[in-house]
Amino acid sequence: MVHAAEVERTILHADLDAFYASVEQRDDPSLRGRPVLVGGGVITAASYEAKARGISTPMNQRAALALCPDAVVVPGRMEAYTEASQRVFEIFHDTSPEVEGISVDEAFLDVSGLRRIRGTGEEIATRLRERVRAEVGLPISVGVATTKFLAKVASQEAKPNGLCVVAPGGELEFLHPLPLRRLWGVGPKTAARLEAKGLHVVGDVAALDEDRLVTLLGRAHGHHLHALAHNRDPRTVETGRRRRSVGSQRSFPARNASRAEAEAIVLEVVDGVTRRLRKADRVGRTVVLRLRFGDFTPATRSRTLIESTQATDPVLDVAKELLDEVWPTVEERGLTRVGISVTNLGAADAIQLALPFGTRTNGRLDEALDQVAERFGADALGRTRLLGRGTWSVPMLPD
DNA sequence: TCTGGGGTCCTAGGACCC
DNA sequence: TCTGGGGTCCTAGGACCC
Repeated sequence: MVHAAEVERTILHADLDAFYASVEQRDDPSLRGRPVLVGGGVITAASYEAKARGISTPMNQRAALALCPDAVVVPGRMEAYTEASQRVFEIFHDTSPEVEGISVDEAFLDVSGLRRIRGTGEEIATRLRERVRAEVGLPISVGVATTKFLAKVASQEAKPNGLCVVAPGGELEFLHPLPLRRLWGVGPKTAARLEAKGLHVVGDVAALDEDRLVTLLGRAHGHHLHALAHNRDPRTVETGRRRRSVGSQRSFPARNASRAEAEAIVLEVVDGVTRRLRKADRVGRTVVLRLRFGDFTPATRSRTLIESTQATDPVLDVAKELLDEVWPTVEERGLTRVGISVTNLGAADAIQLALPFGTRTNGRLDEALDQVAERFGADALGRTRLLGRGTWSVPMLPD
């Protein structure tokens, strides 16, 4: 018997280069070869010509133009990017049945089972890049390796517009000389902590005792990085991933937004978010108010509803309550950003009823079930399942 | 680096249940 | 009435990713 872990996999990580800026250069030939900045006020994407001049994102437009005065600034065209993304993903799905989208411009493809009909990982990746170039007109980099993590590292190495294949057996030789930041999950904070201990490349982390790493970074993070540094990554390419939250936020140009401005934004984003929930046929149970104070420190306030919803009004009511509650703090500290997100998502075709937190089942289970019967009718009791403690789920009968 | 807007996952304490 | 271990859910914050 062969265990899954023993089967060698071939994973592709495909990543469009400077996606938004490349779409602009594709659609306007006068932009090709020139530094292009997408955005306004704040730059959200930059072409490779601009990145070579030291521009990163997000960056203030004024600062970016100071670095690169001959750059062309263009406003974003989301519809064009969405359309390009869809066409690229069609090619992904045409390449392998196992595609896991990470964002608009990035995906993992498992091509392990395709060797006999479509060739090696390298051959498949080469054809994929040619097709994206020919059919959508965009440059794309692809990494090929035996794990998701390493495929992603390889695609970063391949950029811009390249292919990087890590041969089985050569993984650690490839990985260990790379800087720490290439480890997926090492950002500025973690890198600073590790560098303070004299660690600079992935090999330094690999040489470290796992327990030391756990002490340094916490349980999950420590184990995770130790495994990645040894190229141990059992994660598979998951085709059926569902979004776990839907949200929207806005920043205020001025450092101190008024209550009226905050409420106007809350109204607008609640409308947009619930509209997206309805369109996706999903319901959510927890409303999170996201804020950033005047000193740019972020904060959240959240409340979990009794019943999941996708309707505007219940979400808006809770958002306003949360805004009320946090407002005294805002008056002290100022406000530079506000938004909401809805989490605890479920499918809209099941009714989920959560009993108020703290409801004791001891002696009150009957009461809880009475609530279910009252809301959904006596026949609903037969369809009631206990999910977590205090949460009953009543699937609707098909009509 | 005077800092967008969309997300993900983890941690930790309090409250509560069995 | 007291004690206790194992576990879930809620809330808030933090780090990270594109």
